[in-house]
Amino acid sequence: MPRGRPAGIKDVAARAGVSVGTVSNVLNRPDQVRPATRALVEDAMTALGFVRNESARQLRLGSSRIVAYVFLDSSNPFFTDVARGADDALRENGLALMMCTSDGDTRREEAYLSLLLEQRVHGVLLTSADYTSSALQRLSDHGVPVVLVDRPPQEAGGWCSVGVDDVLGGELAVTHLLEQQHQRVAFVGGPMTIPQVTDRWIGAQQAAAAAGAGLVLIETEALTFAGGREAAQRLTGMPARRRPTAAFCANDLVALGLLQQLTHQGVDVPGDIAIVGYDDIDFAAAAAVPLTSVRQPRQLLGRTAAELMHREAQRTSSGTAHVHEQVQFQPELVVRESSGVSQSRRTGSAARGRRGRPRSTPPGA
Amino acid sequence: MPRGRPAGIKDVAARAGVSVGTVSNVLNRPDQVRPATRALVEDAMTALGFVRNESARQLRLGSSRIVAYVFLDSSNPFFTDVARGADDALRENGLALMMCTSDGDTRREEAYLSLLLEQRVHGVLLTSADYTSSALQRLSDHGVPVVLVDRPPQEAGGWCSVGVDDVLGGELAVTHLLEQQHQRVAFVGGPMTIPQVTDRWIGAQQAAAAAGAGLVLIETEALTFAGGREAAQRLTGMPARRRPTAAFCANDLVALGLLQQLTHQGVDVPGDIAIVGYDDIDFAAAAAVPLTSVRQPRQLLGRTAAELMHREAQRTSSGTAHVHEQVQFQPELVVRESSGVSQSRRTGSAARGRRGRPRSTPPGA
DNA sequence: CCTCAGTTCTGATGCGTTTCATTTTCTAGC
DNA sequence: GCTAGAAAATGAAACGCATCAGAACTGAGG
Repeated sequence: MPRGRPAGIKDVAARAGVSVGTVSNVLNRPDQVRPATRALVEDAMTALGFVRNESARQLRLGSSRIVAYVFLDSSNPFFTDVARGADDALRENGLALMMCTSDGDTRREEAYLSLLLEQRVHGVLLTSADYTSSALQRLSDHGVPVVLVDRPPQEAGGWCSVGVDDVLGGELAVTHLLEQQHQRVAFVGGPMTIPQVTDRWIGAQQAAAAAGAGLVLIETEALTFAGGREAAQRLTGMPARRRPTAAFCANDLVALGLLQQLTHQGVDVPGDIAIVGYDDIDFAAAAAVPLTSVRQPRQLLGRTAAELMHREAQRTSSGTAHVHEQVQFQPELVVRESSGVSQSRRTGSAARGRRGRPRSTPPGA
Repeated sequence: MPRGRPAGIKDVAARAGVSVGTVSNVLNRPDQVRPATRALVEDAMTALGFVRNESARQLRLGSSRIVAYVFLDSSNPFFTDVARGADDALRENGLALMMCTSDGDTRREEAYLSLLLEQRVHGVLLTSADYTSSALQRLSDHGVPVVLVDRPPQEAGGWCSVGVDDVLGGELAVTHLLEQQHQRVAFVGGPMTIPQVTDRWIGAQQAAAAAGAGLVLIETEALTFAGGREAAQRLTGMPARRRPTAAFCANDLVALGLLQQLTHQGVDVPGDIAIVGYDDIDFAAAAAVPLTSVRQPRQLLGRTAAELMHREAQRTSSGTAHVHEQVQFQPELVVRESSGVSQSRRTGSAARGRRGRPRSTPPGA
């Protein structure tokens, strides 16, 4: 139990009868100090309840051992799954992950990024709605490695990124619905300022165009439960003969909200309206009607992001030039009841797209 | 764009032609510096791309502006809701929240607590499975304010805590089921080492005993989806006449898993088995069969925890003795279809328990 | 007993900031 | 123009640690 002022390295040194340098060595290079001395120092440390002061260490070293994952929505399990993957990978490198949620609020996100910069964080993983933020640019300028998560490569200008081919994901979903003989399909999601949403929308359009089918856009205010519920109101409000018989949702949360509200209003899923979601979060399989969904390799996404970040950090510290890397994974369609496939419970993977097969695209290639 | 070594306060001072003290004042007490000078300094700061170094600041000041919330399971929306409440409250006090997930792994949790101590974090909010950890004790010893979240007061020895009366919650749930004429009720949850689980179990037992009804314990390995599914297997494996007709789950995640698997096996909910969950997470209302659940004031829990922490931090820094405070909220039963109440969709609150009504219990009272 | 090549320790220096007792500058009243 | 008093600016001293050139040991070979 420490008395008075918390014990520092100096106090430990005094008590163990060695110099501060030796104590520091015990802490950071234990093999370079004679076992007897080491024991002495360690005894002193426990006796004094010594705890290394990271602020001081960081000040001296210039950077911390903390990596932050800043993401959009803490109520979406997708992100927490990504975080878990990242955490596992970071742990292997002696780093720790802290999660920061902007909850869709751009100002909150900027505040976090500024804070993290002031903290001289080891690196930042970021899923944002707005990648043009000045705070983001400042991070890079100050040499903090940033990896964009769940970002399509084309727009990931000066950063490393990991992502999933969302255009393909959109195609898979809508193609699947069209194969079930649906003529009028709705795309439910928004706001369109979110790049993921637009990509999925583009994919959906491509699939619809290829089949000469109609595609209606039902834009939601956010990729949430509430957004899905509200979309349901609009769907059921449409005249019966123009009403879509299938909906592809930009997100499982939206899909679940939609599903709930439709069911609540007596609309049968998949009988009256078929639904496909996106992300394949755990809740998707457990929904009222198990949800067909486009699966992303969530944990792998996080793990890969962490690895890219780590690599960049090492390059930076060793002075070697760093070439930003973009990794893209392929999505996979998981078919369940909500899309109305008649043959009993079939869970198949899509024709295209192989799970976990990264396609690395160095810039300029 | 900063050149060479990142600019420090000293560089800014030089460029603005003032002393470092003045720059520091611009940063921390802008009103004490003449507007003209301030502008000069601010121009220099932007020109140099100056970013305050928090490590140095912390070193000098002794503590950071970051509060950590360490919790058990990032896939459980309950915790992220608590986090949001805490975040809101902290933001009002100029503090920032970082989330750390132990994912049920005690060693991971200890690692986080140690890290946070080394970081000299401003405070820690903690939901753990094991409050006897030495790392936890060390935090207190070093004067880091700790608030136990979702902890019943009786066991919260030397710490502030916020919690919900889980015994009452258990009673509410089982009483409700017994009122629906169920004779054999199962309690599904575990492991029993988690205090929340045991409390809910105790409440369930009390309610059952009072009504002279039977109560079966079906212990799960974790409070997860998977745990619930596995419990379903065991339930359906029981001989029909001994099989419970109702299940009270320690957790909505377990309840949803149970519900999914039962439905999957053709067991009707609530017809064959009625279900009540705990937490009332958003997904509960959206389940296949909307879930009756015991609601906790999630965000309020987080907000209150943050406030207790903040109060303790202020006491500590002003040297005033701090009296640990325990706040307990009352749970509320939200009735939906899964518990088989016949009269159409009724969402009522329990007879006992008032939402958001804290009962403060100073120690020794 | 001496040398030489390890091996182990030492301790002064600086990281970027805040603080605060002083010094300098400004303001107002005469 | 002078002065007292207030306001603004100064700069040296910590904060606790890692570093690293070199001092002090160690032991083997002579």
